[in-house]
Amino acid sequence: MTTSPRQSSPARSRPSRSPRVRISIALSRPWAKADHLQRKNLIVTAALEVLHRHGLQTVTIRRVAQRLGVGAMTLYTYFDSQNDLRHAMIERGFQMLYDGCNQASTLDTPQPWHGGAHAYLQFALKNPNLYRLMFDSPSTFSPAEHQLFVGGFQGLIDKVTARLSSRGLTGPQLKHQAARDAGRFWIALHGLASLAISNRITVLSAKTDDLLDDILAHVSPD
Amino acid sequence: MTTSPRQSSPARSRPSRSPRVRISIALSRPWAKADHLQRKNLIVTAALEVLHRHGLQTVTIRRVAQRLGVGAMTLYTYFDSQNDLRHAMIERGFQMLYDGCNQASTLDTPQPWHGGAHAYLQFALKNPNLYRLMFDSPSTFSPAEHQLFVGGFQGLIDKVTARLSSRGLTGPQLKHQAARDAGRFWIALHGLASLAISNRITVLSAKTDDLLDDILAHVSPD
DNA sequence: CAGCATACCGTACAATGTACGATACGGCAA
DNA sequence: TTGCCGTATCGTACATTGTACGGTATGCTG
Repeated sequence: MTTSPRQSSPARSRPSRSPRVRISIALSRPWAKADHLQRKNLIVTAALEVLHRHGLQTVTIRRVAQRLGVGAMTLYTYFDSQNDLRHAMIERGFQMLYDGCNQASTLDTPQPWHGGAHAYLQFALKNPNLYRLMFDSPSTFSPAEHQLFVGGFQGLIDKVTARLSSRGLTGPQLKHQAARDAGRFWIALHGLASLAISNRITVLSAKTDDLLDDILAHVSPD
Repeated sequence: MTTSPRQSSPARSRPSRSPRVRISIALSRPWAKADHLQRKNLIVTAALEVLHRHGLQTVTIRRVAQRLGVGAMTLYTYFDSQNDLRHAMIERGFQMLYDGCNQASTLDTPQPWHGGAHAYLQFALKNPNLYRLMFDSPSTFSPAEHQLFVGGFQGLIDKVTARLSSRGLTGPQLKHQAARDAGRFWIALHGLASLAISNRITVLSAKTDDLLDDILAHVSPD
């Protein structure tokens, strides 16, 4: 498994390739030491860096490969297509989003939704290209993405359920209202994040933070 | 020079004109009878058809031109670039969206926001690719788009203002609350539309219509 | 008729995704 | 050892894209 990048001569008749060291930004890269799965992750990381810095349309196979110091076709050893790589990027994005939200919403404060909502919005604002890729992609979910999405939403539902349960609701009514409250909350958060990313908020002559407070006041499950 | 065996001369005298009748979908050819502005609109219409039927990445210069029965480079007589054409498509989209909403929002019902909200959602659901192009484009607004966006939102603010005014609010407080209520309403509608388009709603184990009712109950400016 | 503006578009080029197949190497069977 | 196979790498080639360049056609104005 663990092999160093090979030297291969061109298919036709070129005798050899000159340099051992490839010209790339990846100077001290762990590529050579990584196994198959780790290399997949390295590719995703490199792709996310390009996405973050230069936008989706610049995330090309050749560019990501160059960043890793490998040939373009090497990526096809790990992903079937560019679309496959994009799905992997989306999965990573959901993991990042949920990690941030869960980490921020562990507290029992008088306003328990503030932390998670703030973390959600911050993720979107700090990773606008990734957030767009995650939520505005016309392609359907892969099974893994579906699992991640449902799982993350279920976490929110559980929190809402616990909250409503402590207020006396039980049975199917509890379940129904928890799902609805959680859905409405997420929808509003996503709407705010989506518009904020695309700079549509300033058009509304309002500040994003004020709107978040407003949403929390009107839409949060409490 | 005229008959160089090399194939590399970029500019060469052209032998003849292509046949008069072009093979295209444009049979009744409104193109020939149109003036400059009308042709611009024909191009936008053709591009929107391709967008609607086959998605954004298939809206290529060559494809739109073929649909119109003209050469690819002809489009550059009317638009500076593909991006320029996209902006024109976005402008048309906003006009369509606002037309639909204004037409549907007859104000004097017990629930005055239902009509407009429903029309908004229907536009997004019926034109998902266009809606995505309008709201998820990473590019900044052109002045014309900005004008359209602000104008449409101002219409909503005016309606909310009238409503709040009839309840006794006045002065800067009225202005402030109207803007905030309208902003929150739009954000929630956009969040619902955006998630519904990308099929994320079924994941929430809820129906889009139910969620719209829920949003109207919690977020509408009333 | 000459000159110019406008419209049309064939050709070429650089960048893209990716199919194909050559090259290299590690491990296993004989 | 020798031979073979599976995995990894990647050079090449091709179709498709946006669009720059510059040519041709047509109408208007003098």
